[in-house]
Amino acid sequence: MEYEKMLYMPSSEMPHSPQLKPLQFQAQTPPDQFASYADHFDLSLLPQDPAPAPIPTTVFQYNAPQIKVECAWDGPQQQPQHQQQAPSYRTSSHQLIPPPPAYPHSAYPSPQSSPLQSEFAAYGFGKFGGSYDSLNSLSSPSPSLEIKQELHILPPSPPESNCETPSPRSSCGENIKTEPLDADIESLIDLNSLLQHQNIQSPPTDTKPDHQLLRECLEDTSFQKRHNLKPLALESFIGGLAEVRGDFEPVISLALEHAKREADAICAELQISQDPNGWSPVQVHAWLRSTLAQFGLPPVTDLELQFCENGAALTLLSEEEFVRRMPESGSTLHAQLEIWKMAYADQPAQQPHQQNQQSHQSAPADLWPANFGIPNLDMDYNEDSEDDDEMEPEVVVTPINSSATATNTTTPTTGTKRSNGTRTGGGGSHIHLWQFLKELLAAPQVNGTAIRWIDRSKGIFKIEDSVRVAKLWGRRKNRPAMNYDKLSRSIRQYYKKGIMKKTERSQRLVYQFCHPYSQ
DNA sequence: CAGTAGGAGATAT
DNA sequence: ATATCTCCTACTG
Repeated sequence: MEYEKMLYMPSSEMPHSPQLKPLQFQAQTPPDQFASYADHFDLSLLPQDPAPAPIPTTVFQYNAPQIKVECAWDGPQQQPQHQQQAPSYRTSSHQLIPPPPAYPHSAYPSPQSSPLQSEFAAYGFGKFGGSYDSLNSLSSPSPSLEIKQELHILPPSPPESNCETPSPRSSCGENIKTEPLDADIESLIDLNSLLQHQNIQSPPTDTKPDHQLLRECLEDTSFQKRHNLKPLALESFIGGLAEVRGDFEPVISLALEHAKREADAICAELQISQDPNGWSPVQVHAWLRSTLAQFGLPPVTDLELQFCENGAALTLLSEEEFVRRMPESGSTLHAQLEIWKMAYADQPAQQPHQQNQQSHQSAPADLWPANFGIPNLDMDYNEDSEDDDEMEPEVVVTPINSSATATNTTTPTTGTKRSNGTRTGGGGSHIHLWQFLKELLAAPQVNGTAIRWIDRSKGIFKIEDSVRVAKLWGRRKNRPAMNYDKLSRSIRQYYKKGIMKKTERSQRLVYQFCHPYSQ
C-alpha cells in the first residue's frame, strides 16, 4: 500500500519511475488530457486493436508491470523514449524542482490550508525528491525487490475498500492479498520483454493506433478504489488535509528518514554536527552556503556579516528574520533549517530508551526548561500503534520563534535543547497543559488540524480535534486514559487561575489565553 | 449527543 | 503545595 501511495505522490518523489507519469498526469490533469500523455508514449509499441491477447487484463497484472517496469528501466538498457520527453517531471535535479515552500507565511492557517501538507510538501517536493533518488540507487540494487517487500509488509487493504465500483479490468474476487505479489515472480511482467514480444508477434502495421488500451489503463481507477487511495492532486495541497492526513503520515516518516540520511551526508561533507544547535558560526556559514548552492540560490558574499550567530542562535531566528537578511533565499533557508531540526529531533524517538541518556554531543543538554516546547519532532510509531489505527506520530514542534515563553520559568537564552523525556519511564513530564497547548499551537504545520489559533493576538484558539489533542496530551503526560472531558476540565481550572478566560462569545472548543500567557 | 461548567476527592510530583 | 486527574451532576445548543 505504501508503494502504491507513492505512486500517487508527485513524480518528483519517484525518480526513474516512468510508469508513474501516467498517474501523475492523472492526478493533475483532467482525464481528457490523457491524450497528451499518450503523445509521450511510443504507442507503436503497444498492441494494436484488435490484438488483445497477451496483454494482462487482471487488476493484479495491471499493477504488476508498474513494479516491474521500474526495475526494467532502471537498468543500463535504453531508456524509454517518453522518459526523456517529459523533462518537467524529471526529478534527479533539484533545479527542476522549486525549492520547498517555506512554512506557511500565515502563521496560523486554517485546517483547510493543509499545514501537514505544507510540511509534507517541504519534505517531499522541495528537497527530498533528489535524496530519494540517491537513496534508492544506493540502498537498493533491486528496486522491485524492495518495493515488493514493502508491499508484503503492508496491511491488507480494508475489505470495504474493494470493488466499490467494479471496473472492466477488475473483479471483486481478486485482491492483492490473495494474489501473492511477492511470491509469484512469474506474475511480474517484464514490460520490456513483453514489448519485444509484441514487436515480434505483431509487426507494425499501417493501422492507425487508437490508443484504446492505453486509455483503458489510464482510466482504470479500480486500483485506487480498492486501496482507498486518493490521487495527490495539486489542489489537495491547498485544501482538504483532514481527509488524507492518514495517508500522508507514513510518507512523512519516510521523507523524514530520507532527510536524516541526507543530512548525514551533508554533515559528513561539511564536517558539522547534524544538530544545528551545535554549529559554530563558521559551520553555520558552511551550512548556509551548502544549502544555497543546493537549491540553486544566489550565493551571498557577506554571509559572515549577515549571520554571525552560532547554530543555536540560528535556530532561534524567525523566518521573517531570515527573509529580512536574505530576501531571496531566507524563506528557503529557514524552511530547510526547520527540516534539519526535525530530522535531528526525530532521533531520540528511534531509540526511546536512550532518550534521556542521549547526549546531544554538540549541545549542552539542559538549557531548555523541561516544560518548554523543544524543537522536538517525536515520531513515535511504536507506542500505541496497535490500538491507534491512525498510526499517527506524535508530532510536536515548537518553532524557533515560538513565543511560548510567557512563564515564570527560566527563559531560554540559547537555542540548545533537550529531550523532554516525556515517555521515558516514570510518568509524564512537568509540562503544564497551557504550555502544551501552546506547543501544539506553535506548530501549525504539524498540529494545525488538531488545534489552531483563531486570533493569535487575543490568544484565542480552537481545538479542532478534541480527541486528538486529548490523546496527545495523554501521551505527553503518560495518561492513557486522558480524554477531552478531562482535558477540558483542566483547562477550566485555568479560569480561576487567570491563565485562561472564557471567550466573549461562547463557542464550542474555543478557549482564550489571558494576556501574559498568550504571548 | 457532545460539549460546557464546576464541585470534590485522588494522585503524582 | 500544586497541578492535574478523575468522576460526578447539571446544563446547553
